[in-house]
Amino acid sequence: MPRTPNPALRSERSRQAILDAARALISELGYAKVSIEAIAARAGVGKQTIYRWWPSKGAVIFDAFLALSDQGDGMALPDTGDLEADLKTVMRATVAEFADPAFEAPVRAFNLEIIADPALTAQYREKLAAPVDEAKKDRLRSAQQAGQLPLDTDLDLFLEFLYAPLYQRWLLSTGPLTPEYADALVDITLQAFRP
Amino acid sequence: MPRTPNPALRSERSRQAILDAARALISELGYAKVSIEAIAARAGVGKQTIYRWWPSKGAVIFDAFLALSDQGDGMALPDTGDLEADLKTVMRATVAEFADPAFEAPVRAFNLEIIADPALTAQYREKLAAPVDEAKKDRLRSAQQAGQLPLDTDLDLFLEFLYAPLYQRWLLSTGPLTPEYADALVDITLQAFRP
Amino acid sequence: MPRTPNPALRSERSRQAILDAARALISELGYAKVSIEAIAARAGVGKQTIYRWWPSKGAVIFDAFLALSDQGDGMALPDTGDLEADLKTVMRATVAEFADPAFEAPVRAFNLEIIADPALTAQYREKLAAPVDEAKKDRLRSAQQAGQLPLDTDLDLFLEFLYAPLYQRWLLSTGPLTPEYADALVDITLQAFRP
Amino acid sequence: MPRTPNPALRSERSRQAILDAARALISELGYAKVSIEAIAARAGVGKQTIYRWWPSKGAVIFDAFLALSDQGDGMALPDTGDLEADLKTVMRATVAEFADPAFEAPVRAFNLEIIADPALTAQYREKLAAPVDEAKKDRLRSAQQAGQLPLDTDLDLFLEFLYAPLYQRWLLSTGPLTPEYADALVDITLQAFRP
DNA sequence: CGTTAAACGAGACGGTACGTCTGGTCTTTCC
DNA sequence: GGAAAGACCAGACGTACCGTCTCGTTTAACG
Repeated sequence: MPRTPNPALRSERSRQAILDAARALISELGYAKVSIEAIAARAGVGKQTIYRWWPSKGAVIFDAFLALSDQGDGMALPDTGDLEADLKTVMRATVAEFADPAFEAPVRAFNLEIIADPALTAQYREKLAAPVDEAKKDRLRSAQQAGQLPLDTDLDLFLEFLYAPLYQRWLLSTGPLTPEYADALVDITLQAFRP
Repeated sequence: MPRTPNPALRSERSRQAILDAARALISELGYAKVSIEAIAARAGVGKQTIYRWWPSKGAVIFDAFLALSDQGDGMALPDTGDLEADLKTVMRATVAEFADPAFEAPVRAFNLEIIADPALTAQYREKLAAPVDEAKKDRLRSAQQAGQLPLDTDLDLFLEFLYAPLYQRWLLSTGPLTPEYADALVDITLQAFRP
Repeated sequence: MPRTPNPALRSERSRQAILDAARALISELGYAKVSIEAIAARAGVGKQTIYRWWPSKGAVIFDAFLALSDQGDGMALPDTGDLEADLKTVMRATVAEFADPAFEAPVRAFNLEIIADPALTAQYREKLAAPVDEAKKDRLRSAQQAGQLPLDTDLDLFLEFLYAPLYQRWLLSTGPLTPEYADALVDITLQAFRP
Repeated sequence: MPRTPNPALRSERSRQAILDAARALISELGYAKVSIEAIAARAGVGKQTIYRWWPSKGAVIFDAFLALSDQGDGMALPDTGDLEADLKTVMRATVAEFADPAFEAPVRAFNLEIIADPALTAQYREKLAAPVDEAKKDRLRSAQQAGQLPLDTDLDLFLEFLYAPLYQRWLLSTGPLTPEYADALVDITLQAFRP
């Protein structure tokens, strides 16, 4: 009988050590070369402690990054009243983040995980993407109220056009990630959804 | 000394058998479960024959798909004189292709390969994406001549807006892939680049 | 770090299965054709379990035979008071054993192992040959007490003369292994060490 | 069809190069580490040229040593009229040869080959051992004529007793190989076959 | 506060696949 | 057509991890 473990007795110290070790190893070695064996050794933890609480390597890595992002709960976008300016501020920051080499290895690992495993894809949408997207849509709704965006705009589609080109360019290295590019994304998207 | 092999003596029969086996196994098992060992066995080939000519499993899989796409050299887009109609034709076909479940496993494997390995990313851009993009840009230039697209349009950016939302939606399963979606992509992109 | 395994956690079941499989394969295939891979498969054991506890194929085979011989601890020679008769009894038995075809393959394998690897040669002398020789010398000392062998006889040399011709004849197939040959070895050796 | 090669067209230059390379590699690496691959490379010869003319690695090594020994045809033993003295001369030389470290690796390789392969055992007896033994027996027959050895002595058995202890001691490193040992072998053997 | 149940660290286990190496065969190119 | 060169199929090598399974040893809730 594969007894289900009792979460109340779970060791927080071990959980933290495992997630820390996972993050450290991803940064050092890249995704493909990280093994559960190595995570356990680095965390000073038995392998079974990992298998007890996570179903796969992907899930561990996913949680390691999820935990990182959790800290920022109040993720509301700036709202100065000027949609274009606010979006450019956000997109310039986002582009800069993607252009950071230190960001590269771990976030690429995270994305590979999500793309490869449908279960994680769903978890990603629900736990990470959805709240963030909701915050973005709040800002867009505010703009709709202010008459800066048509009321019938499909906000999901709007966000897809705003972010997908950047995501694809980063994933496939098909072009430079510059502030000008960030501005262009905003300009073109706003033009696309103009009445 | 790790002697470099002599391509003149390479066995074409073995090369084909390996690429065929790789394609078959990817379709049957998915990318993660395919091993070089299995490819060699299926192809009736010694493992060394694979290691002699390819540096990694990713490279084999990449070549297997590259060879498939090579067949279509004359990949010009339709040109009826009506850009919007032609783009909708093409995008509806593309969307349908991505929505095909049989397309899913192998193409996802191929994309993971490309995203995970920078060397393959570069190879992908040069050998696969570039020619295809050039064909698309030819159609767009024709539209510029016809006055259906501004002459100063950044064609790479245009294609990014046209395709990236679809690519992201497919990769992360963030929405349905329907003919209406294909039409919307064309409509919005054309609107985005209107003068 | 090449961690040293903890013998306390060693699986006796696996150890036995490996030694049994080694013996069986040697008998069936002969030494040269036995691989660690085959031993592991036959024993239903992971290869690493062999590599964890033995440094080489030779060491496994050596242990397999060592374990066989261990069972006879009380290996005292017969002592009827008549040295010649007792030696002929023993040598006839030994010659018969060497003449047995079932004995051939495994024991030849074992001897090749010992002859080829100085480390195993030493282990053989200490763990197998020495105790057996000591038992033989006990019988000879008893004969010395009984006045059937000079007190200053070099017992090691005596045993060398008694056994080496048989060993060489078996190794190189230079003559028949018959009871008469056994008797002749005893007669000639006793004559050689007569005062 | 496995066409049999025509010996008349055989390249003597290649044959010599192969045997030389085999000898050199045995001396340098020991028997176990020598591969046909290495012999071919060292000899500047295609592997097929070896496989065309020899059935196995053992056969090549055997031939390599056979060719060495062939040169000494007139291998008569000294005959001063004093059997004991002549035998001690010969045995001291033989013991010294076996004690020579440079002799060790190649001759051990040669012996392993012979012991492991029955076909080579037979070839060894016929082509190498038999002529040498015949020369030794000629000396013993001369001693029989001179009344130094009984006329009914089994000469093969005599040689077995004289040489087997030395051979076994060398193979299994069970004792020192000294001139005193050589003398003892002669003394004891002569005593053994005294009337 | 002692008992007890479960999580823990450690690590051996049966396995799979790795990437390398060698054996013996087959093919190509040259002489 | 023999021989050098070397690619080929085959499969063993020894290593790295997989996910499972004991081991004792904490650790924390319960009695």
